[in-house]
Amino acid sequence: MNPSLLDHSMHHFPSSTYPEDRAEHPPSFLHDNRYNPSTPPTSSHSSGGSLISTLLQKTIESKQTLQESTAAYYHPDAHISFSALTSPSLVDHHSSTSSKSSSTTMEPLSPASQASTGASPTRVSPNGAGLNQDWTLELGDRRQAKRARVENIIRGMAVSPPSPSVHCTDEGETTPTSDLQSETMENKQENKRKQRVPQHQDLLRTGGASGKSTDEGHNLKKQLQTMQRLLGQLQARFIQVYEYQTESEEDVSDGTFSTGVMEDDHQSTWNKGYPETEVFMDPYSEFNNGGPLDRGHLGWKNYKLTDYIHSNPDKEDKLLADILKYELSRAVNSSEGLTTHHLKKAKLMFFYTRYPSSNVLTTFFSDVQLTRCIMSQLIKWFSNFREFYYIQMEKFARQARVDGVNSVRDVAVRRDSELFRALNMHYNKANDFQVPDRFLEVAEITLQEFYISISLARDSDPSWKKAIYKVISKLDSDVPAEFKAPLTT
DNA sequence: CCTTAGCCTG
DNA sequence: CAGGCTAAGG
Repeated sequence: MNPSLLDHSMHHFPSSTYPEDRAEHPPSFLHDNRYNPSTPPTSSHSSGGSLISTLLQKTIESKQTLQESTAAYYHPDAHISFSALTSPSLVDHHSSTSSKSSSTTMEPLSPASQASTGASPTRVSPNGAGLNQDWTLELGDRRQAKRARVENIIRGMAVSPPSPSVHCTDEGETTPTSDLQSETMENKQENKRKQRVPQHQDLLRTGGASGKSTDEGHNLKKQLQTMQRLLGQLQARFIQVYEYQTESEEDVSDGTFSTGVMEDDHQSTWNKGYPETEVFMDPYSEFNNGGPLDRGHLGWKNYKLTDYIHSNPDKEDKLLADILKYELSRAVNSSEGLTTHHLKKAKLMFFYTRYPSSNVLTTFFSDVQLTRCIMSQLIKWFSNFREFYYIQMEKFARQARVDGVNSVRDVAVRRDSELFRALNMHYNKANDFQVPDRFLEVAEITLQEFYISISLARDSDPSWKKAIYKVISKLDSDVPAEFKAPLTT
């Protein structure tokens, strides 16, 4: 080892073996040592389940209806496979998790928040029940046949998942119904960390029938909710189609009704493959906001849809399949999980904290359902952030030595440093965030620590980084309160 | 027993 | 970045 180097380093940087010493005689650039928030026990989040009973209730109704009309086509227990096959993995999930290019400019973290997207949306129309009755009675054989075909579509989708990238089909935080009939047993105290972190994908294997663990129960319930929504969509569609059929002199005069316009990517997806002039309304919005789906709510857009179906009967199945795909996709992509915006936010938070405690994550990501799965994902994110961070540090530290830097005093990190450029590119790609000076300081300390350790040949020890980690973990800052503002997009 | 950090891999 | 896996800690 290099004695002179050792001298230098020992002068300014106490051995990492005694990281606490750093506080005693801190380098000039070490302003303060924030206390290190010790990791608290994982907080188990639980949200009310008032919605569940409604969901289950309606699901049961829907199923009954379904069974009645499909009895001639399927076994009585067809509904089991119906739900069992509906693994979330069949969802046409955003294949854009990796498409970082799409996500670009980040709003400079507007402190002012408009509407929180956090609250789990209650998508069920309270009028759903009444909705079921009429059309069920009115449906003729053809309707039954079509419904049967739809089931086939669903089956097909289940068998060949369009894009099985659903990761966190997390627990519903509510009723672990092992049976549909056992409805609302308000035991929200289930969250006794009994469930393993869902690695999922094994929903198909569980058969969906005999879920033993509460975990499976939750997953099933989640599926149930999704399917319930899908049923609602299908019902809405059928009403449109068949009512138009039955009463040919539909009053399409009420063309003013138009729910939310579908957004960007959804729009294109939705219209893909169909006449350009066709503008389909979001069935989701319609179902939820439109109250009872009476004729008055069937605007001209729907008329065009039914018209299209009639003129292209052979494509109806495809259309319905697309509807289902769209619904599943949007259901999964809805505010239920972490979004790319959350990721950006997390990265920016990394400029302040490399080792965020659980409650920091809880408070700064309060707009998402902090299930264990989500929490694990967040933790994993920061773990990945750290990994990249330290890899860069080691790389540049070694490079510094190669470059002939022979004193730790010459090891610095400034905004024009290559190292900073790399880090900024990673955590602040849009470069629209002012990286705090403190991060520069921490980065410099980290780089120096690596430089010292490598210079002292400590890297021969397999766990030589541990000491560095310990030092750096004490340098976390408080995350500005602005980050608490829920994401608005 | 469950969670998490870290490492490695794709 | 997510998954899988291991070791470590409550």
